[in-house]
Amino acid sequence: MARRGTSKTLSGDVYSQLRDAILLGQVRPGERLKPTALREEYDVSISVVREVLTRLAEQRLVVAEPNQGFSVAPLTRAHLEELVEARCSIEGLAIRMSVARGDLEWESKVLAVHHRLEGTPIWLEGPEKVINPEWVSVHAAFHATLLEACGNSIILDVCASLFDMAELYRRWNETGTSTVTRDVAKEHRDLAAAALEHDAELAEKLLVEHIRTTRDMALTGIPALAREAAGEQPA
Amino acid sequence: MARRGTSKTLSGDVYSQLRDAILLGQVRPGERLKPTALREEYDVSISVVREVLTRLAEQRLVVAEPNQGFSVAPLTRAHLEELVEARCSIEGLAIRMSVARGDLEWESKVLAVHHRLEGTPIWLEGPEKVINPEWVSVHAAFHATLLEACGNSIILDVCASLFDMAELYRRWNETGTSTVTRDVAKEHRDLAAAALEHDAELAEKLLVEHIRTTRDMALTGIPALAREAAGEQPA
DNA sequence: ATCGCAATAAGAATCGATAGTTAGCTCAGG
DNA sequence: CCTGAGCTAACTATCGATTCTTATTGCGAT
Repeated sequence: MARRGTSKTLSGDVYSQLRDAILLGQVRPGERLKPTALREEYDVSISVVREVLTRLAEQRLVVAEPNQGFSVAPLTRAHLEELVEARCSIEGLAIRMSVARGDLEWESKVLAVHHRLEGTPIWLEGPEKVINPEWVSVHAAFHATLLEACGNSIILDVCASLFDMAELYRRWNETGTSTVTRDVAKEHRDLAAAALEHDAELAEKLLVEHIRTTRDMALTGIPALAREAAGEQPA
Repeated sequence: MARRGTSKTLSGDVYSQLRDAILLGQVRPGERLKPTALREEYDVSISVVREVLTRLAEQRLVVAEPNQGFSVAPLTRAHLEELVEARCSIEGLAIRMSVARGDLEWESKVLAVHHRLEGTPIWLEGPEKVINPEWVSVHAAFHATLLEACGNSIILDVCASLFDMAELYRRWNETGTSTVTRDVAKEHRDLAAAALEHDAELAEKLLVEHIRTTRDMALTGIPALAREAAGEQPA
């Protein structure tokens, strides 16, 4: 039997592992997630795998078709557009509240996590451009921290969930394919600065732009979406 | 074995049944949901029960404590406050979009579902004041329809989920205990009217007031919350 | 009497086996 | 050559048994 990790339950461990695998792009959007295969990979029983898949399906990271099993959520143009609109509205709301209410402790935290982000390379060493899992995690923490002082854990939950869904689109962006150029580090720097100066309006504006730029990258940088935009079949 | 209902899978059926049972207040907030008992009640195996509980936990209608099983989400003052704030912000956003964008078809639907709501009695016949499940469902449909034209299914999902969480607070309100008085039918009527006239600002204002009034009712009308407010232990 | 430990019982998590479903293939009939 | 009923293989959903965890109770030591 598989030994327990950091979580209290076996399924909790497998849950975080599979979730990370999906968010890190180790399995393709739309690809089927066969319980039997996962059972072997994680060395747990089928029931545990099903529980994990069920949880991920409830969060829409995975889709469940009755009697046809589970697959990683597919990437589509329409979904991306809705997701971006939702994030702009809701995360926009949250950052305004957060920047307005944030106290000294929050400021310190923003500063700290932004510094950490600046010091973490996006790509792993080596010839292949493979994303640094550490960067993914710090990047998520940076965005979460910006919103954190909004003081409403329900809103924060919603934002975290939307951010996760968007992670898939960030991940499957092929570098070099997109015609859009950007300076992500600068966007983050400006965002942090606006937050620290408690300029809620500016912070919201920068966050919205940041999210929209990511969308524009994805629309041209993800082959399936670029094709879809050109009127062809999605992959 | 339990026979299949409307859903494609057995667990899908049990899911809706248990969910309804919780939303209709057939099991008390905080009460434990023992797999063995539910297994017998629904005549399905323990695995199906666990899958259902896992899904409900993911939506926060149920809480899962590792190695201590599941229970219906408890009602607390702090949670209610956050929920109300979140609903005002997010549903407010959605209704503004919806009212601005709604077309003729949407108007007709609002009119129809509001008429249906007016014609459905809140309480079932009889001496006991027991809520009419039909009203609960039409009421949910009315609120969903108001937001529907916002055109963003992700935002609608979030709103539906928040509305469900709030259902618990509506349900456990004991009539007569609250000092707050209201005319719910009028609130709904005004809301529908503002929507039909495409007055987005007014519709948002009315919706926010509607949600806040519900909160005020709950704070005095739910014994556990009233006690909590008075500085005592929550039930 | 109170504390701490061990035994126990109740219940939760995990397992592998069985039943049920769907998609794909084969082959007879048109 | 096409169609579709029936078969088959692959996979999904459901089941009940087993293993593991936690809370409780009883008992002896302080």
